[in-house]
Amino acid sequence: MNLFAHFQTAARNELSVMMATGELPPGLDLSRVTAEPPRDATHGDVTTNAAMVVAKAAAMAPKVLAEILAKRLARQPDVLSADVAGPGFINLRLEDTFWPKILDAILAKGDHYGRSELGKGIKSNVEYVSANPTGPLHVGHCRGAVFGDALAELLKVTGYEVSKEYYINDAGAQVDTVARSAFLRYQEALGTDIDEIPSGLYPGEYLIPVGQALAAEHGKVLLTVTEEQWLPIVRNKAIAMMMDLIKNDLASLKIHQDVFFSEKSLHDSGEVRDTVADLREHGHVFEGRLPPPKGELPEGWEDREQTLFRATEFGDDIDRPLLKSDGSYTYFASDVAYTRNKIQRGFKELIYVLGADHGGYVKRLEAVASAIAGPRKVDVIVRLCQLVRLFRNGEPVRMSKRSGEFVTLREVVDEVGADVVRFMMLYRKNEAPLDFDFAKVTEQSKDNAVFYVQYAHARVCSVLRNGAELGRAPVNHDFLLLVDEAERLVVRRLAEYPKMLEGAALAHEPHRISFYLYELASDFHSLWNKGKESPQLRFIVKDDIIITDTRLAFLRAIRYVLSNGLRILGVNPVEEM
RNA sequence: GCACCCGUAGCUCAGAUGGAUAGAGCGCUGCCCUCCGAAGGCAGAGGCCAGGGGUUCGAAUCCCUUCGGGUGCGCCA
Repeated sequence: MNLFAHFQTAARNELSVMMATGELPPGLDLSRVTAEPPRDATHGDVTTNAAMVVAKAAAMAPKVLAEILAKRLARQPDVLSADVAGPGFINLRLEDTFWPKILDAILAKGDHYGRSELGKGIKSNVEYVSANPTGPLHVGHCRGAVFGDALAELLKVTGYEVSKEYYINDAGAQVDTVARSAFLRYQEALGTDIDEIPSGLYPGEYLIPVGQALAAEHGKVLLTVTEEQWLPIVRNKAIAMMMDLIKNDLASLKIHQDVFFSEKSLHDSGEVRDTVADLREHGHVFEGRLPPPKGELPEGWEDREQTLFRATEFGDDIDRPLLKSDGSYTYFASDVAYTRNKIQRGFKELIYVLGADHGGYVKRLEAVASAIAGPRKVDVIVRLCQLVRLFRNGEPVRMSKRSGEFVTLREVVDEVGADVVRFMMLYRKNEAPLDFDFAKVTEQSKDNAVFYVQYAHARVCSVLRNGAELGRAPVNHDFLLLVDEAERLVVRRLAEYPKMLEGAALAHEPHRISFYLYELASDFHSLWNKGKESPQLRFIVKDDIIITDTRLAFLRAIRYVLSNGLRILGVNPVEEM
């Protein structure tokens, strides 16, 4: 039960009735009417802006309308009182008998508490990571990987039908370079002294096993054929092994995507060709010249006519080339084909999780989707993740990509654990830069948000264990006994959970879950410590069976919310620290 | 030159799609364990929401503009 959704509907219904009876003019826009938790708990339990947002169109003073509406809302079930405050807020105070219903609902729904049908089964495609298959993932990939994964999970629990996808760039020049690099490792495996890896090729040792595998499979045969002949063989092997490497890296972060989509397959199937033909048919393609970029001219710029997608017609800054000067398709062309493929598979929402350095892509992705989708409506949602700055005891960790000395994703996960990495990557808004300090994230103190939330969960579990040892079980309970303000604060927080999830899903901001969990943990720790001063507030109260059982049931509800939230983030809730 | 992102307490950051007196953590000051896990909690100090205009009942939030920081800008992927 989402009480805010409930009272939002109630307020809208009352306004509709008033329109029907002529108390209000007909046809008022009620879409901006909301019901929310009040900023200040002393204001009540639920607050609505209903009177303020329709007052103008109704030609009434907000406070006057608020008074009338408040009287009507006060008659709603579970409402104790409805007061007008400030410029026209209506603050609802709920009956004491209402809160037990929330807790009962949480216990009844358990692992499913918070789920909703918000997405109405809309098919949503979430593409993330999509790193080139040229080597293992490094820390830079971490954030987008975790963000995309958590976002996908969030959308799932809020009623979207989600496909998690990875686009493999296995068609361009880069994978040929990987193949040539692997070929050297192949020669090396056969005993040739390869000396240093020439610049321009990948020096990484992760290609050594590829060379060995090729040697084992093909012996010396590949040495006797032309590059034209060995390249595809070596390339296929290298890509397959790099993808295995990458999938293992992702698995270490508990990421398992549904679809790994090959760019090459789009060429092989003719979809790239067909896509360009489609665009041409709809008049979105033309032969023309691009103006040179302002500022510094790129190396080797030559003004020439080329085949362009009319992206500017769809809001992009510049038209985009589909063919290279040698007549082959650009990366962009296969990207368009992939978009078309997604739309043909029925996705209504295309979500892209990209690094912040890809900010320039947003407009073209939107342009492509609207050109391909035509009258069908497809939403393009791009989320950019800012970079992660690594620190070790406050000192920045230096990385140089040129020398191949980058910190891999695997190293980070192995050192601090997947749960810590996942939580920390989500403890910032995606477009804000993030500092990741190896020392801090493993610290066992409240400075460390992961720990703080986990600690709350562990404490809950601890009391539940103690209760069980005493032979108590949260079966017979009377939630009306939970009257202390600290308890009510926690209950209210639990009640906010479904609304928070919906808001996070609509805004595509999984970090809201982390912050919510931190707040819930804080409310809980606070309640816990209150039990130190007032023994009657402890969860287990000797000689009072009913209050003990009630609080154990309460703890169970808290535990569900903590663990449900953590699970969406992909963090395992721990029972003991 | 153009486009996008960011600018909130000394520091690191939230701010639920425009709501009431802008919130946390760190740091600082002072408190709380015979007792369910003190690996915690309570209280205090700390703000021109970068600056300036605008929109309206109401702006950190939306629009314009200036300043400051980041990213990107044909035939690479």
